[in-house]
Amino acid sequence: MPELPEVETVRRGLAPVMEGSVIIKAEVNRPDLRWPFPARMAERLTGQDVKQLRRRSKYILVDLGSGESLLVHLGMSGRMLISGDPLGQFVHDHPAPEKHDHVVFHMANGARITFNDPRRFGAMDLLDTATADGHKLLASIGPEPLGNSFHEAHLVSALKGRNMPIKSALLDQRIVAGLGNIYVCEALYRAGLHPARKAGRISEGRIAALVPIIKEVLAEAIEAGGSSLKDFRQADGELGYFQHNFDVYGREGEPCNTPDCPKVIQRIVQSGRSSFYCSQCQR
DNA sequence: CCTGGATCCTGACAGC
DNA sequence: TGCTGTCAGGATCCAG
Repeated sequence: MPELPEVETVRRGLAPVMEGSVIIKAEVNRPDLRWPFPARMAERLTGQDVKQLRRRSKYILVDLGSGESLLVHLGMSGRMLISGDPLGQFVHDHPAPEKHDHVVFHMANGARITFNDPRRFGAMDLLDTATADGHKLLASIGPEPLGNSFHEAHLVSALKGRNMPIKSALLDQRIVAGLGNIYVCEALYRAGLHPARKAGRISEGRIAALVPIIKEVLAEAIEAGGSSLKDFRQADGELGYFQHNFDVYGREGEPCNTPDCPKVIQRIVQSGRSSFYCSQCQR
């Protein structure tokens, strides 16, 4: 599931159990995820105190006392599970190792953080904290959608002359960071834009209008994630998957949510991925 | 440079 | 029950 809001929710859930504690042991149960783990990863993590958890796009950065940062990407199916319950927040424990528990961080405060990823599209790497932005996975990523550098002029110029569908353009992490299939579909619905519209042929005004809509869609989802974090006190230690109501994503054949719209949500495939939209509300 | 398709991997689910 | 086909929240690589 993880798009920017889910990754941010995971970061917020992990921060209180990791920041200020020490990784006393890092269990690395396989040599790779999408790519090989960095050399001596377990040794470079062991004994390090965790200073801060940050997020850039869909990546989590764990700043360590050594001056290195652990970069984590959840891919399509990556999850973080907290057990050991150092803060008394989680009722259930992660009882026993499960299939696809690839990396486990044992913290000095008693917490265990398990990275589980069936499809292994996730990734981990170690990099120098000071030059993190230059890492190959981060270097060409576009502005943070919730930051000040994602503004109307940026999006207008980034899409000018582009022949690709607006859907594909918004998924391009170099244009704007952190959006994925769900929130692009949702933002286009709110903007009334058909996903197949050529990006470069949409008026500047309508492109500009997308910017606050994208910010709003993501902010609402982060808010929902925050609520789900509170709910985890009664649920379990799993972070990264939470209930959220979508207007179009996954709603093929269901009625459009726009008042008085008689249509049902359509699904089309664009560059191999499903797009959901309303044929009346989005043009 | 721009664009779209194939690709990595496992699991869930529908239909027969 | 078990088989087959489809689909899945990502992002890179490669061909045209």
